[in-house]
Amino acid sequence: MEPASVIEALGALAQEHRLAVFRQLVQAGDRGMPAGAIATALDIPNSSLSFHLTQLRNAGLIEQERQHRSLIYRANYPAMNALLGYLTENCCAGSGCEAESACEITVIEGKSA
Amino acid sequence: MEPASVIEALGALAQEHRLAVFRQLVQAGDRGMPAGAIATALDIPNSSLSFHLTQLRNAGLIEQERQHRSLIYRANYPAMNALLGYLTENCCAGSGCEAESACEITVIEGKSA
DNA sequence: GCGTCATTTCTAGACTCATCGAAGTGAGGT
DNA sequence: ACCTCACTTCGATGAGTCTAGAAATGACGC
Repeated sequence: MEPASVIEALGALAQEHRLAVFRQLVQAGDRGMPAGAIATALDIPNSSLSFHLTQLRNAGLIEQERQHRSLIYRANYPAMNALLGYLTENCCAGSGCEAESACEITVIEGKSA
Repeated sequence: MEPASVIEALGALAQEHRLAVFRQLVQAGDRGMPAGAIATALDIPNSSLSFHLTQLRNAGLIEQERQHRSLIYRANYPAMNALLGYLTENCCAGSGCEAESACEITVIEGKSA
């Protein structure tokens, strides 16, 4: 994962509504959710939500699929993985991660994606 | 970790220079680095760097300590841990994390901080 | 084809963020 | 006391973001 993508992803999540949207989609799991349901659940005007969904999609954190009249949105777990992987990599790679002061998080799989 | 703090931390890292600064400090480890050295290493004007260091400090991601004439900055590993913990928590808690489509990252220690 | 529903794109306004030179502050040396 | 060095705060400017109503698009049933 390239630094520019990381910044985009972090920036996408660094916003109240977008973090809420992403959490909602993560909880929805593979079924995903239509835009309207998200708007209702989080009480966000349609146009505003659409703006945020676009941001999240540009950052690669969510995916879109048309289903009949609705657009279903889904969290992109691999992208989330890659982001966390990058952060832990940067946390642990350069310094002594064995020390108690350093981070103690391990990526089990998919460090580079 | 509260959502507001998470957003602040993500926002702090979602910026080219600040991500670079944070990485630099992570690599520097417990020794830390004086502001001037960071400015030189990353080629950022002093006043700009100072602005970014303040942002990172407000987000709780780095710490400051005066040492003679210099101000030493250090990465705050527990804060980094807490952030990653929150993200993984949100990734795995609500949905079936056992599935291959879900995330496969595990926090070994310090999930809540 | 037409009306309707779900959603996006357009648009404009308010607000926040990033930049960096210049001036200010605080710690040491002499 | 004075000077210098390391760094921060001030201030102004330009760029980008968030918001949300109104208009446009695309899909479906009849």
